[in-house]
Amino acid sequence: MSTKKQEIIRIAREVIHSKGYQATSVSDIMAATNIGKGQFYHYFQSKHDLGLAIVEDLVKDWEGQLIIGILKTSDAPVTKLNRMLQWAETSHAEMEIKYGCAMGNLAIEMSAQDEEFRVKINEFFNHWVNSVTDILTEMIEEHQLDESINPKKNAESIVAMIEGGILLMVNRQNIQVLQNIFEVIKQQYHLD
Amino acid sequence: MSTKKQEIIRIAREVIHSKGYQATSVSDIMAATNIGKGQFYHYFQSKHDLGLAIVEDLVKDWEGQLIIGILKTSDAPVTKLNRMLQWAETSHAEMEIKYGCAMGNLAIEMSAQDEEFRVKINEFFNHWVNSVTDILTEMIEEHQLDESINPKKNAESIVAMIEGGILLMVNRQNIQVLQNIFEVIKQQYHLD
DNA sequence: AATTTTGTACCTACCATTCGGTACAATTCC
DNA sequence: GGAATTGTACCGAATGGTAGGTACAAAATT
Repeated sequence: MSTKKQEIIRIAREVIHSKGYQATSVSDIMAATNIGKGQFYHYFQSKHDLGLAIVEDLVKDWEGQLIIGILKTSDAPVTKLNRMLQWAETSHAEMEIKYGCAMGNLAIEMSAQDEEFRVKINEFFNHWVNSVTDILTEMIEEHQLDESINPKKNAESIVAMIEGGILLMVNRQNIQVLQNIFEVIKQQYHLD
Repeated sequence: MSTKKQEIIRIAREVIHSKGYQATSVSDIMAATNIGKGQFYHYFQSKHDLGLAIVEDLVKDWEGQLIIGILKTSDAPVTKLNRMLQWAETSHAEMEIKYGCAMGNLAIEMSAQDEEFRVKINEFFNHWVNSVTDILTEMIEEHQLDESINPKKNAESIVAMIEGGILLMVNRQNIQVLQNIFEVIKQQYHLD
């Protein structure tokens, strides 16, 4: 993939993160990337095509950073969950407080509108939930968590708390809520 | 407020719930309500004006149904929380599985784009969190919950779990995730 | 008759996309 | 080696359609 195409994807990703996919026009992207229409349609068949490329780019990034880089390492389970929360809180801080979770926003905006978007985003969330499930299972086996908890259902709950927390944070335009929620997660799963 | 205006708001609410505010055109609303431009702009100054009216309508409804009708009653705290989950799961079931939480969607789509939307939606979420906080406080006083838990932070977590759970549900197009998460809430706060 | 309500025609701006064409480096042919 | 050809990257004007919004006359209501 050409450098230019990657550059367009990267910049368009930010524009769409802040405005939403449907509300972002091809002209917005042209302005942000300083390219003309010709160049845009040289690299992408359509706005939809760019949208899917952005989701793929986002998924690839996050799979690397979160799934591979944090959750699948050989660190202690408690360490991995703590690093996950740390990542969620700080990795995209400024943008995230203002505009929320790039993945979650697209999930809400596009899941019911476009099956291709939905499936790609869903793949990421499944990997996330499964990775956390493995960690919780490990913790139960090591008697760090009560065996009465269901790893899968609790993994889903943790991911939901993070995404829901970001939603509340965006609506309040204040990071405090998210920090409060992370504190509760740490208490519930004995992470300190 | 005229019957017709209320009818337009009610129908437009559904259209916007399913398509999103920005992606819904005034023409979409005219088609759904079977009115002309003249009538639309007679009742509303602008699309923005309608949007705010819809949020107000939504907030009023939910304040009545959830805050007043469930959380502020004299029922036992455990009963109230259970009824809240029941309400979240079934009250708008069909629409919600497909399109998610009308309030949460608007929170994500509009909080960073329009301060008036943000403030109105934020008011509702604050009332929700505060009501749940009161219930948790009550439960702690009645020794149904450990006093080490912080009522406010846990109330925020519960609301986040519900909203995040709905996000996952929409992205998966399957209600099972949400039910799993509600099961975890019930276990964590001893609701059965 | 006066006022409120409503449909239709219309305005301008912007939308995603297409198209004709240019610049220029790489490749092919003589 | 030099000329002709091809392919890639790119531009900006034009296209057909839709956006939100306005003007205003017809119709309904009071």
